[in-house]
Parts: sequence; C-alpha cells; structure tokens
Amino acid sequence: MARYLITSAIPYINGIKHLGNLIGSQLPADLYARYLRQRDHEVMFICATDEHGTPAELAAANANKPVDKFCAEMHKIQKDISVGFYLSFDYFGRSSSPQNHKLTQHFAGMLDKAGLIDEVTEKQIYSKIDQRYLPDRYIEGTCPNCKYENARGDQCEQCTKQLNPTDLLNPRSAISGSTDLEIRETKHLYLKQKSLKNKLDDWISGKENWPILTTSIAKKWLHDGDGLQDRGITRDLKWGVPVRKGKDIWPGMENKVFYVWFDAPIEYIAATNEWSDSKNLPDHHWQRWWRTDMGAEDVQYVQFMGKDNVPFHTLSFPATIIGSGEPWKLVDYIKSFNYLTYDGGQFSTSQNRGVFMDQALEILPADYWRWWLLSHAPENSDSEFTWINFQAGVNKDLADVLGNLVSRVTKFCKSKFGEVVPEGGSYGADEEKLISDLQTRLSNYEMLMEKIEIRKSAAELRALWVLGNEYLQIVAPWVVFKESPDKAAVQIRLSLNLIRIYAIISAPFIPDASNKILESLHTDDRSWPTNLRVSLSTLNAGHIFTVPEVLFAKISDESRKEWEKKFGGVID
RNA sequence: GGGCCUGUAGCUCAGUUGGUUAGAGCAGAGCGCUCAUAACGCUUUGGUCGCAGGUUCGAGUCCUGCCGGGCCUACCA
Repeated sequence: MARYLITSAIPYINGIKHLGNLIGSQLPADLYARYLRQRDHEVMFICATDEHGTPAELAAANANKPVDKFCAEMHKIQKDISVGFYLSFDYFGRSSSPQNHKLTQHFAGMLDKAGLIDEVTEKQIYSKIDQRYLPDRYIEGTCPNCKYENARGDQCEQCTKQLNPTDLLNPRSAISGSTDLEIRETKHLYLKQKSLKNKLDDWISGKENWPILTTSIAKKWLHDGDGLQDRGITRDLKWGVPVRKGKDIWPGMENKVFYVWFDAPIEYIAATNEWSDSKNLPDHHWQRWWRTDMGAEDVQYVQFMGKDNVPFHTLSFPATIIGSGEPWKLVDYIKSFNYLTYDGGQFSTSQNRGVFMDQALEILPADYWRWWLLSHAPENSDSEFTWINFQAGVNKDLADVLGNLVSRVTKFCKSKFGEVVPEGGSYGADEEKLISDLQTRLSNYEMLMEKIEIRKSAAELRALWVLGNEYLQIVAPWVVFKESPDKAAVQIRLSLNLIRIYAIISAPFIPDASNKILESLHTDDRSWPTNLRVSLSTLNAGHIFTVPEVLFAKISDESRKEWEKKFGGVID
C-alpha cells in the first residue's frame, strides 16, 4: 500500500464549466483516484474552486451580486455538479477560505524572508468609470499595426501582433467602453523566479518520465528568450487574499491582494487543511500529506491539468514551494491534457456553444459522459466531441457490449434457473481459456491504469467486456441447457461472477453502473480480483440476485439530432 | 515572428530504441447464433502512413523543406 496525493486543477468560479474542462483535469483525476483506492492505496484527492481575479469580480457585478455571495453560490453549484458526475473528491475547497488566506500570506512572508520578493513600481492603466485598474486584455482599441478596431491590449486577434495597452489607438475599457483612462503608478510585489531558475531547471530536467506536453512547455518558459522572468504576484483588486507578510502588515501594500495564480495552487494545500478542519482533525492530519518533515516523504503527488495550466504548475508554484525554504511536498508527476473541441470549434460560453456540465447531466446519466470522455481523452492532441461519435461510442460500448451482456446473462439465468446462482457442473477447457484470457487483459489494464494511459485503459477494459460475450457465444448455454443443465449451470454461474468482476474493474470509469450491477447481484464485495479464480467463485450456488433494469438505454437518432440542434450554438 | 504538439483505413485512434506482407474499435459486406437492449460471435472489404527530397541494406518511425490543424507566447485564468 502506498500513499497518493492527487490534485485536479481547480475550476474557475465565473461560471459552469463545460465538458472540455471536465475531461481536462477533474475526470481523469477521479479515474485515477478511484482506481488507486480500489487497489487499497491511501488516497487524498483534492479539488476546489478558484475564486479570485478580475473575471470573478466582473461576473459577480454582471450577476448583480456581491462578489463573496456570488462565489459562495457558484461554489455550491459547482460542488453539486461534481457530485452529479460522481467526482470522488476527498474535499472540494474554496481558494477564498481562511485557510488559504493564512497559508498564502505565510508563503509570501517566507519568500520575503528568503529575499525572493521585489517591490516594483510600475505604470498601469486605470479606468475612472470602472473604478479599477485594467489588465491588458481588458483594454480594447484600434491596432496600430492592422487598424483592427477590437484589438486587445495584450495582442491583436486579427494580425496576432503582440501589443502593449499603450500602443492601442483610441483605447477604451473593455468592461464599460469608457475612454476615460489614465496611466497611474502602482506598486507591486514580484516573485524573483529568475534567481530560482537553475533550481527549477534541475528539478524539471530530472523528470524524464513526464509527458512531453508537460516538460516542453516548462522548458520553453525556462529557456526561451531571456529565460524565466520574475512574476508579479499582487494585483489592485478588492476581492482576494490581502497582501501580508505572514501575519504582519506589508507597508505600502495595504489595499492590494495576491494575484490569483499565486494563491490558487496554494489552495491545494489549504483545501487539505479545510478537509481536516471539516472533520475536526488536528493539523498533522493534513500536514502528513504535504510536509516532508511531517510524514509526506513517501507520498506520491500527482497533478492533473489542462495544458494552459502547465507553466503555473511546473514553474511558479514550485518556485513558491522551493523558495519558501520549507519542506513542502513538490509534485512527482504531472498529467496534462490537450483540449476537447466541439464539432470542429471551441467550446464557448459567450456563444453558448457546446455542452456544459449541468446540461450534460440533464439529458443523460453521468456514466455516459464519463465513459465517452475518458475513452476519448485528449492525451496526445486535441480531440473532438461530435454527437454522432458520442452516440456511436455510448451505444456500442456501454449498451451493446457491457449492458447487453449483463442483460443476457441475468435474464437467461432467471428463465432457466430462477433469480439464483445455479448449482452444478465444473470448469472445462473453455472456462480455463476464459480465465487465462481475462488474466492477460486484466494485467494489462492494471498496468495502463497505473501509467494513467487513459484511452488505452478504456480500450483494454472494453476488450475485457468483449471476452464475456465471446465466451457465452462459444459455450452457448442456451443450447447446452437442453442436453446437460449442469453444464449450463456452471457456465452461467461463471458468467454471473464475471459480471461482478466487470462491475468492480469498471467502477473507475462508470461508478454508477458499477453500483447498479453489484446491487442487482446483491453483493457489496468490491475487492479487486487479484486472484481471478477465487474472485470468479465469490457468488456461490444458491446466492440470490435480481435481474437489473436496462443499464444503459441507447441514444436514439431523434435525441441525437435534437441535441445537435439545441447545443449547436449560434450559426454565423 | 518564435516555440511546442499534431497529420496513419470513411470515422476515432494504436504503432516501443528504424527491421520481414502497417494494427484495433466503429461504420460497410458476408456467414453464424437466437440467451439478450434488432443485441452477440466469426470472417471480410478499406491505407502511395499530409507532400517533396535526403540518410540507411532497410523509414509510418531519423534529417531537411513545404502544406494543413491546434495550443502557448508570461497582466484572462
């Protein structure tokens, strides 16, 4: 038994996330966490909402709500949806928690003590109407290069030229449209990442088994141009973690907060603290996951995230950890994902294009989404969601291969022997071959799950299901029964036990269906089939079961067409 | 502009350090079965591996160039 700390990138608070966000971190992390728990490892699986930053303030203003209230509501909504998808977080925290405030301020204090904080006075654009400083991309104007009128302050989307906000002609606030902008001086804290560059470089260089996607992004930031740059870690906002040196006031920084990307990863730690507090456990319960001086040396820490999050997890968060000089746990493995696209384009909140997590649960059970998304996880490149592929995958894999297998075995048994595991007969060559084939595939499945090869794991699991159908077809109990009921009995007894095993090994992908199968088999023995022969004789003759309802109803062409239309978004 | 990823059968994708006739699932075709959600099993048709060069006894795999798709490029998160 080993100990695994698993974190999923924390979803931003400003709205309900779409399927791309789900498959980009939370769902694969859940798959891994569930698998490891089933293999009897000790798991701490952490997620949270990322609640700070300009977009959160604007979304709250847009909803006409105070930002703290807005965040609390959105957190509740996101949490409920995660329950709906059976995401098995040990704790789903909030980056606005008191624990995170304290810890973020603590890290800042330690970094300052280590001489890793610079105070920098810089010029920023202030909008009087909006009463706020504007981040570069919240300033719009005419591109000096191509004259595009809706260029953003960081980059012109039309000619792709990188810009400074002061380059724009006729600049205006993207929030209010106000042109009453002025340049003001403001002081900010910078984390001196430059001076940590060599340590970070050495650390990354040692991670030879990390996905290329992860290390190539990190190395690019480390080595491109002038190399890793110092990074501003404070902002002129009201909502956020107030700037402090540990518990002390930071002179000159009274009305500022930490930058969301400084406090967000610290929330992984803080959320574990929230977890222990929620259970009234003393601090060492969370510290044994995070402090190598408090028992975390043997913890394997695995992070899941979309590719856009990689620089923060490979560079700035480790810089915070290393720079603190304290024995905090660094990540051991980063699994990063490309994007899921929707019918050839991007998922888009503003254009109402694509499927959002709440909508997905309204039209189909979570397992349908879990299975399709995981079996098409964008591991090596962006992958595309299309309704026709979704329908085909779900119908074939879940309804036909697995669902129908459960159905044919249980119904056949009921009609010939009743709803009870039949007695009699013994294994022959066909049964021995099945066990041998199962063993080969199961070992492969376990190996792939351990390596977090998600699509390959899904394919192997499906191949395991297929073995059940193949076996039934070969032994044909419906024929055998006429001549020798005993022989049919052992075949069906084995098949019922096989279904139980499928329920167990499939649980990381489709936990709900897995539970339904086990319930209908009237068993709650979920132990992993480490010994197949033993595991296949768990349900003994005489054991009562109930034929389950249809596990997976097929998606009809009508439904699929309706959803294509409904979720297609605005057609240009 | 720069960097990275990516292009393999109609579709979704595998193809280990270059090694014999390029694989799987789906879709298509044929056969079988009738226990089952018109489900299942078996067989089978599909590929100048984006294009053009190069290295090599040998290239899907390595190199160069070009073309297409995507992401990132540090104040969105």
